[in-house]
Amino acid sequence: MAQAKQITPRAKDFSEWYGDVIAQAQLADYSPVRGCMVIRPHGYRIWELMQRALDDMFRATGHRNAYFPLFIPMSFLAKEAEHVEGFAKEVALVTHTRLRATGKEGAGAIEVDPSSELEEPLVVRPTSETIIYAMFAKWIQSYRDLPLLLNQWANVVRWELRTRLFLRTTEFLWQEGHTAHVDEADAEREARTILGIYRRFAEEWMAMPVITGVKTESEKFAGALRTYAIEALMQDNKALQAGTSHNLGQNFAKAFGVQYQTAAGGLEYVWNTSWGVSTRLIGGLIMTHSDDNGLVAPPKLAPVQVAIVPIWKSDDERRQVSGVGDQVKTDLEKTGLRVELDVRDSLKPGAKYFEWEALGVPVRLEIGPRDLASGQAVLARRTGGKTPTPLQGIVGAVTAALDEIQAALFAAARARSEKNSIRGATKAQFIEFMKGGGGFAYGGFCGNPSCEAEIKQQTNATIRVLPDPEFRSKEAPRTCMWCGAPSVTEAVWAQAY
RNA sequence: CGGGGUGUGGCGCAGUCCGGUAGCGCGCCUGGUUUGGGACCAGGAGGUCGCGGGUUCGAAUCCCGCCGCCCCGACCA
Repeated sequence: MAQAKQITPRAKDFSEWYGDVIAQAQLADYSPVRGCMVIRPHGYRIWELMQRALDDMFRATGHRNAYFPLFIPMSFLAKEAEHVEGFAKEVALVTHTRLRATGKEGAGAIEVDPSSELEEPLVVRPTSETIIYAMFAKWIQSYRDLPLLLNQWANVVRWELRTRLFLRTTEFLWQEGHTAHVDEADAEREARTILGIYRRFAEEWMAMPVITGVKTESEKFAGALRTYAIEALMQDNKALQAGTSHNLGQNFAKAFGVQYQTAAGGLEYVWNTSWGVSTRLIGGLIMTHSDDNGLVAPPKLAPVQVAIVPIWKSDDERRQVSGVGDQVKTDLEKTGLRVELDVRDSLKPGAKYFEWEALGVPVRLEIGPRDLASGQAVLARRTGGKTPTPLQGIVGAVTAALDEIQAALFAAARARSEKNSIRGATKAQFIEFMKGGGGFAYGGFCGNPSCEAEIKQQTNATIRVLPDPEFRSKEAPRTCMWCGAPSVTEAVWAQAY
């Protein structure tokens, strides 16, 4: 009885568990390049499904896709003061364009050709505000050109010291939206619209509950007027910033001279927004739902939604169960479901169950001779439970099960998130809470950055957001949870990824 | 960038103290028997022991130097 590869239980070591789930589900692997990851087909499929859903939502709100270069002149980055400061420490630079042979053997066979040094180094984009607004300056002349609503799907590079698969890697994939508007109100509306899209995507597709709100000055995007974010609580009670939407004000417009002529003939700077979500979402998905048996994928984003495992002894039985399995697969696929039929002869059914479970498949259908005799299949849910299900109407039963699983995952995640949130705690309770595993702590905040810094220093907790009205406590806090001064706003603290 | 750990077939490890020319489990390949929750038997393939020096008749093992990776802390989607 050989025991297959194990997944470290969450309770033992969350971080190892996270890595094991990714390995077992074949989502990603470490690459030969430090800090970079290879996204494997099963993981990339999740990203593709995410892309499709988000892209549809962007399109439905009037955005169009474009593509801007990977390389940005170094001088561009310097044009917006806060922006440089934010990214200077983690940019990769291209300084040369040629290698040459040395005539030596092995690793020393080639070297940088010093004569190929660029006059101005190119930055590998850590984000694209600068190059995009440089182009906006060319394209925008009149108020009739506004709003300009663009999005791009791209890779970006940020030279991180410490990396974790999906959550923080040197190179990652994302979408970045960039828009230009006639006035602040329109830009604000846009930033808010996108935040709503991110929230809806997190909840309806990822089954991941989030709280929305605005970032404090110290946590906002480098160069933004305001940063909005969706924040989710992971199973280890650490918060994950899962998406951000920035009202950039006129900071970049002024830096890059993005001006337009008003109807009255005046000249004004545009108001910009930028917003993004990345492959980090996959990390969030993993840490929201998965268990000690591997990945749990919400049905809407599961690369494989249904795995059919036929069971047989004789060749005769094999033909029969495989035939029925194939028919069921075809029927399910007709409704647009993603289905795999597992007819491998080298594994016993039990081994296949474990494998599909590790891959996060929400529904498994087991079809054996005894099932066929009674005209049924066994429907097993990734979230637990097996139900004999008549083959007549199996498509309806499967779709219903998938819908239920999607809803149940969201409900369970929301319940967990709420259970690990506290409101109205005293300073002492807050410190205790953050020491003992943490979670979301709602409380009054005086607005003083030094108070914020002190809290971070002592508890490692940061203000994730100043929550939007619907997430705020029924009664507004009167005093700062930390210093006791009058509260100017409610805040949500957590230790964060 | 600081602290800790680790490098030996694809993966996980033993062997290192006490030098003698590499082994175990899983995985992989072939054949057979199996198949309702991780099958079994038999045969087989696969390793410059992280890299570079040195000591020695002989180095995975001892000495010197270097490198990679992972984990934990400050910055970040």
